[in-house]
Amino acid sequence: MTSPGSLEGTEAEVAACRSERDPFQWDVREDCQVRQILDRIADKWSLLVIALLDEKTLRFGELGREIDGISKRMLTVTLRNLERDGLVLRTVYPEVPPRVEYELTPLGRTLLGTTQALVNWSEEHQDEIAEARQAFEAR
Amino acid sequence: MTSPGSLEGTEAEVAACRSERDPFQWDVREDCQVRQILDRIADKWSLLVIALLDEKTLRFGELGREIDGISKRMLTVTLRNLERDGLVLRTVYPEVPPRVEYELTPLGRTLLGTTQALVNWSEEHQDEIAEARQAFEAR
DNA sequence: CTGTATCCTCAGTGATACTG
DNA sequence: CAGTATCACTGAGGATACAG
Repeated sequence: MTSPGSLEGTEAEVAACRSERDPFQWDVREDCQVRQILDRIADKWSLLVIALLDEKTLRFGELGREIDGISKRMLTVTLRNLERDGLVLRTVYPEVPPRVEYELTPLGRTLLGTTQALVNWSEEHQDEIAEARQAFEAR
Repeated sequence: MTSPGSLEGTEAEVAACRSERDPFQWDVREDCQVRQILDRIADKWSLLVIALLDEKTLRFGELGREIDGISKRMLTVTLRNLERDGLVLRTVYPEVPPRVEYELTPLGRTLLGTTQALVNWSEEHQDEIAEARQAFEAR
């Protein structure tokens, strides 16, 4: 049985991600590793956490306060997933009261450019999207 | 009342996305337009549809067959959302049997570079992530 | 402060049947 | 073929209380 949150996949499955019919075309298979990684990164909170961890190391509570609407539970879950995937480093300082800091790993930092591009795109095109929506509703 | 799937927001809310304390820093507010756009794009199916619509116009059934695991219902919902946001163009040919083709709009095409970057990142780093996971489990 | 443990809700999703 | 309409379900996520 597959453990929860697993990213496993056989080599055959991974190889199936690039179509055999056309190596430049993309096969969107459910068991594809890329699909699974995408699903994890593109969830409700991960992108936001990664964006906030740009440059600045942040504590658990700081992240919670910066991300409007996230619960402690989901912050913990999200951070654990990112840590598990090697994107975020968690450092516990044995003090009292406890202090835990989160920062991007080198691997996590390679993702940063892409995520920021997504955020920037959203910012740049939000007006166009708002207009498209209005036009669609007025149909 | 806000219509379902709305992307509305007051100007004050939109302006709140960039922090006033530090214009280069990012305020992650729940009512922020960028958050809402991100939520929509980063759902389970949208990225896959956009990636498949790169270059090639596709019919409803073709999309359904290419995307492993998607139901007709979710394909419809996803395509309608993308159409509503002006990212995808839907063309109905008055034939029998009916033919409906989907393609990216110019706006949708501006998003393509970013989404492909995400997919490429996933492909490039899937081995590192797999290793990180193993290390984490072995803890 | 930084979580963990429980319980519970509901939105997203799938399955199925039906329609133009 | 390309949907729409219903219904049912699951699991992501929130609330709360508790713990180290």
